[in-house]
Amino acid sequence: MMTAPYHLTRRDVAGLDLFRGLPAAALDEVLVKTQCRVLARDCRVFNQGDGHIRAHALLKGSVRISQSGRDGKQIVVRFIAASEMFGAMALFTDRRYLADAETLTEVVEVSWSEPDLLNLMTRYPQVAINALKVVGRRIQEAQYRVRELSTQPVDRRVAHTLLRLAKQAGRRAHDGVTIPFPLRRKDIGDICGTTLYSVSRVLTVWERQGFLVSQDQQLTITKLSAIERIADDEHTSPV
Amino acid sequence: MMTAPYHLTRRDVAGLDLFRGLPAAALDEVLVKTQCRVLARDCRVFNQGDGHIRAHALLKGSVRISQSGRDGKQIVVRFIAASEMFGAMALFTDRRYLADAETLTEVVEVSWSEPDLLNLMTRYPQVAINALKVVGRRIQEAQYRVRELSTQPVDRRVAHTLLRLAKQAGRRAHDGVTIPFPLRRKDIGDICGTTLYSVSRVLTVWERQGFLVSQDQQLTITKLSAIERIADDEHTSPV
DNA sequence: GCGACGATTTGCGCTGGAGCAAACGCCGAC
DNA sequence: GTCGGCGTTTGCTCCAGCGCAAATCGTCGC
Repeated sequence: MMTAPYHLTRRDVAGLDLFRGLPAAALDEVLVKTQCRVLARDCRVFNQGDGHIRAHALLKGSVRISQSGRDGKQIVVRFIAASEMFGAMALFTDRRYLADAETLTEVVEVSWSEPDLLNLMTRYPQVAINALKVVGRRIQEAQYRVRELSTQPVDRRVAHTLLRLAKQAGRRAHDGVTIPFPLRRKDIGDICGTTLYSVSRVLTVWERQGFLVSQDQQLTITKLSAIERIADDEHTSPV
Repeated sequence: MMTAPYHLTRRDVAGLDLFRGLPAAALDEVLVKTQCRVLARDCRVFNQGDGHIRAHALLKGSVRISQSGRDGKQIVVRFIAASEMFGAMALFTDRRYLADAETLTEVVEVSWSEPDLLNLMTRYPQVAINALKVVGRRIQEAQYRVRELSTQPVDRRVAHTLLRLAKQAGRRAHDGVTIPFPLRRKDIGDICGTTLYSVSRVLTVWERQGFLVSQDQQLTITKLSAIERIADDEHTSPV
């Protein structure tokens, strides 16, 4: 599970949204409080309900955040890419993780204890303000998802989901934009509130129309404009 | 629109989550920066997209926060009761209001400008940390709604919605818990992602069964346990 | 008192998409 | 090479609940 150690530098923490705009001295202080781990693929970073809460961020790799109810049904809350923070909301609510976090690739993960982070926020208010910015973006996104789920049909929701993932972490490839997470149909369904069957049907059609290619759980959007049209068109068919 | 002036005291701001735990001197400072308005029923506090952003809180009355897409479909993001803050996320995202806010009753509303609030947060980091707590609770709630919309049938969603409203602002009445917002069927539908028709059908059944009474847009839950059972039962019918 | 408007209820038909089951393709283990 | 497991595709059935229309009930303005 734990592999080679990773040598942490000031650059590493300086690149995180949470510590943007801090003076070098503060960054060094952050560095001291940072715990760093290297984790293999398919391994739990934390579990829903756990009480040993820390605030986390990724330096490398990707993580899936998912939430499940007692009925076994689960949703994917979000995918985390390098440089993003996660698991920090637990510190400000009921002091338990609200979701599961599982590595999708090998990752380098850093984290801070609750007292350390609160201490940093108190002495460098910019850290708290940065956190508010991150959380603000996420709440906006969550509300957007609520609206989607309430008002839009499955194909539009899938389209929005792909666009959001592409915007969050997409990489230009020779033939379009690649989404750098290993995505199963089930994951996509769990993000946008549908079943793996419906996702499969929708993607198959789009692939036939040349809007995207899907292989090995890697998805490349080759005709962004087409997907955007599907996502935004008030009525799916013009008529 | 603006009626009688309201005399603001230190107590008023001390009761807000945002300023919890501040020393008296700080509260006085907050007081100076506070703008206070009295608004009539059915009037806009701000509009989705507006750029003159401020952070708001209610001292009295209630407000409906709703969001609508170009297609006209709208959702209700939440209801705001006295002492709650709202509209503040705009300061930390794209500096436009993300939703509409409309008064449901006569209200007393206070607000702060962006520079004033950031200034306060910088000098009293506790304010930023308080804000994180509020936002954390809301993000948790938003994610919960996403999961509900993805996995649960209409009656369960309505039940959850009523319970959430009751928990947020419910008042003990002689015959149960009253939800103190003027609620139309459409509002309930817009909160939990269904139509006013479906809400009506569900509520009618529950009213016949004696779980609640509904009159004049006032809703009283008379049998909380029954509603909770509906909301939580893994399978709606026990078999 | 009367008409208009807003909220609610209820009947009914229709469909998006959930939820099986079955088949297929691919890869890694042995 | 063969087998088993995982992810995916696709056909088919079925129903929750959307959305329209129409009736009912207040309430407010005039």
